[in-house]
Parts: sequence; structure tokens; C-alpha cells
Amino acid sequence: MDKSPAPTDRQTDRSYHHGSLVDALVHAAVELIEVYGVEKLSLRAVSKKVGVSPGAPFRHFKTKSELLKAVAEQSMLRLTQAVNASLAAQTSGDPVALLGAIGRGYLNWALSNPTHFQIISSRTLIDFHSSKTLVEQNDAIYKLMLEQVTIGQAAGAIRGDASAHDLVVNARAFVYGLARMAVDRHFREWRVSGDPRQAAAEALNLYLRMIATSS
Amino acid sequence: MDKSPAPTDRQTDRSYHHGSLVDALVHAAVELIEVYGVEKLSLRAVSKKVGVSPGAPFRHFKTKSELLKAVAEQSMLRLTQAVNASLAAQTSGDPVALLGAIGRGYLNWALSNPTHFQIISSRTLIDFHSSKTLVEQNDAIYKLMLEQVTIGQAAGAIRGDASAHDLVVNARAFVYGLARMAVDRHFREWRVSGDPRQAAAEALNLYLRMIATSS
DNA sequence: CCGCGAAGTAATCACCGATTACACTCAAAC
DNA sequence: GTTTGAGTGTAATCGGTGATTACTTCGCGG
Repeated sequence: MDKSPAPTDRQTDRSYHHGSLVDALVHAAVELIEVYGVEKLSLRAVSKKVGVSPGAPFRHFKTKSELLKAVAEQSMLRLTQAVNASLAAQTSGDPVALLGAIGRGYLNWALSNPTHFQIISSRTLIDFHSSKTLVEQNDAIYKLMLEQVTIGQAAGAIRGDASAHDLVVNARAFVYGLARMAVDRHFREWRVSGDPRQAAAEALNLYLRMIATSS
Repeated sequence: MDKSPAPTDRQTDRSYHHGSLVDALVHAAVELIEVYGVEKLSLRAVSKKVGVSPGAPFRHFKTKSELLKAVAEQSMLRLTQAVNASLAAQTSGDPVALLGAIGRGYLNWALSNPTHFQIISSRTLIDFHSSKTLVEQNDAIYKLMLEQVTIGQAAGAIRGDASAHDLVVNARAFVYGLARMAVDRHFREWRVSGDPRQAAAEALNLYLRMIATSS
């Protein structure tokens, strides 16, 4: 249970003041969560890893939940970055393909960072709506999806028997469900074998055929 | 924070032996979770509510997680009951409608019992695969869905550009994602307003149109 | 009727989040 | 240069938690 034998992980070795405790705490928290899981995270362990007293974090984060929120904000920014990068990498201008790129970016990031995904998805670990960053970044993804669906519908490439908004929610439900099934390890009992990432990618492709107008 | 002023909730008032501590513990745990949430559940509070010493539960459940597993098993049985009931209530023999009934039963139960849904979905709170009941009941739902999809594909009512298994996983991902969005309170930031149940029902209908062959 | 195993108790351990009073340090003001 | 005060980390402590242990009590089968 000894989380860090030498507390020199990320310390500038200043005698008293740490220098950048906030960053160090967030960083250490992520590492601990990665190894032991979110629900096992304790502020004491974080403090110990950083090499600081158990009470020190409370100078910067009023509660454990606020530290998690800081972690979540950092994670959310990385998620939108990943989605944007995936979207930018999609050369084809086909709106269905672009929508797929968004979903692929989302899924890949979620499967690569299950812990972070779990945190930003939760509404019990953190107070989502109290963070401007979290709300804004989430909204950015919504708008990205809405844009592609709207364009796709106008071009007749995406089915028109529902509003663009309804289709976006529909698509998000699917991708979110897929990501959670993977992260929460539901694939096994649903007889999905092999590499989860590839399985998710293939499932996404099927969904894209479903949302596109039959050709 | 006083969870139960009078510990007479569910006690046969036998002096020493309780009589049915196991049932009483599960029942009390469910009630406490319902009010305070899973993550706040403590064995001490459960013990207190039942009117028993803090160590007593350990005679019957080796860990807190095992108590939760007992709760999960009870919940899972109720879920499959709800799904079966919804399926039985669907008079039309149309496989798409029958598949929809399964999804509707699942969603309604999840939204009516968010806490139980959260527990049986989790793989960190409980050890899912160590419970025969959990695995079997989950499998029963898979087979129910697979049956309808297979029939639907044979009748040409459900799209044939993917295997029945892939479509089942696809549908499950969608319904699961929708349920989790509702339970995890994601609807707000995705601009879904009004009654969550109706919103979920409408989203499900759209999905059913997507999985059905275009008519 | 009695004794033995099952079931609950009481005391305890190590750990947790959070609060408080206190100590140290550093930089700006004079 | 010294001083002073805000900012930052410490130490001690509180109430609560899961889990373990030794002990006590009950009540059923012989």
C-alpha cells in the first residue's frame, strides 16, 4: 500500500513552500487514480505522493471533490482537443464521414483514457455544472455534431425523419453508451471479443450507416 | 444525519437473534442507497437501521461489496421481470415493435430505479462475473434481443447489412447510453428538456426507425 | 436438559475527509 | 535592511468508515 517510497516525484525540493502544489496535486491525483481507480483516491495518498502534509491540499481545494473537478477540467480539454484533431484529420468533406470522425475521436480518447472519461462523465464525483470549462467544452462538442448533422441533412446525406438536434442526441447516446460499455467492461458479457477499440470502431461504422440516408 | 431514530424498521423484535438479518440488511441497504446514493452507503448505517451492531453484517457478507452484490442480484431480477413484462404487453407481433418493447422496458425500469440501475451497471462496486444470477439474467436479455433481431432480419423488417449479433450490441449500446445519460443527468447539457422518460421514449422510437428497413 | 454451533456484540485497528490553531517564508513597503 | 503580513504548509485532532478479533448469547438437535 506504499504509494510512493521516495516523495521526490515532482518536487522542486524547496524547503518549505512547494512552488506549484496545485499542479503537482492534480498530476499526482491522476496518476493515483490511474493505478488504483477513482473511488480509491484519497487526499492523504495524494499528499504523501507529492511529499506534503495531509492538510496541505485543503489550502488549494476546499474539498476532495474540487480537486477532482480540477482533474476533470484538464481531462475535458484534452477530450475536445482529441475530437478536434480527429475531425481535422478527416480529409473527406462528407458530413457523415466528418460526424464519424467526431465519434471516432471521442471513442478513441475514452478508451485510451478510461479514468478521465469516467470522471468527466460522472455527476456524483464532481459538480459538473459549477465548472464553466466543463460546460463550455461539452457544448463545443454538441455544436460540432450539430453542424455536421445540419449540413448532412441539407445535402440529403443524413436521414431527415428527425430534427438535427434529435439526431445529435441520438448519436451521442450511442457513442456514449458504446464508450461506457467498453470502459465499464460490459463487452465481455455482451459477447464482444477481440480488441475493444476495433470493436467500437466497427460498431460506430454500423451506426454511421444507420444515420445516413440509405444509398 | 440520523438515519433511523427508532431501529424498529424491520425487526421481528426478537431479543438476540434477528431471524432474517440477510434480507433485512439488503432491504435496508436499498432504502439507504435510494435516499443518500450508493457512494454514501456505509455498513454502519445499514446496521444501525436494522438495529444491529456494526460488526453483525460481516457474519453474512464478507465485505461491503458482497452486500452490494446481493442488492444487485435482486435488482437484476427485477430488471429482467420488467423487460419480460413489457415484452409480453406488446400485442403486435412485429419484431421491430417487440424489440422496441424490450428497450422500453429496460429504459423505464432504469429511469424508475436509477440507483439499482447504477449498481448493476457498475463493475467497480460489485464483482459482476462472480455472480451466476447477474451473468445469467444479463444473458437472458441478450438472447431476447437476439431472437427478435434474427426474426426481424429473416422477415426483412430489420436491416440486413450487419449480423444479428452486431445489431444487438449496437442496440444495447444505444439504449444503455440513453439510460445512462438520463440517470447520470446528462440530458441538461445536451439540451434535452421536459420529462426524461418521454424524451427517452421518443429517442428510442427514432432508433427503431433506424434499425428497421426503410419502408 | 444440555451442549455446541450459529449469530450477534464489543472493542479495536488503520484509514479517511475535514477542521483548526499554529509555524514558517517570502516579498513588498518603509 | 529590517519589519510586517499575507500566503502556504504543518501538526493535532474530530467524527466516521471498513474490517478483524475475541467474546457472549441464543436456541436447536441429541
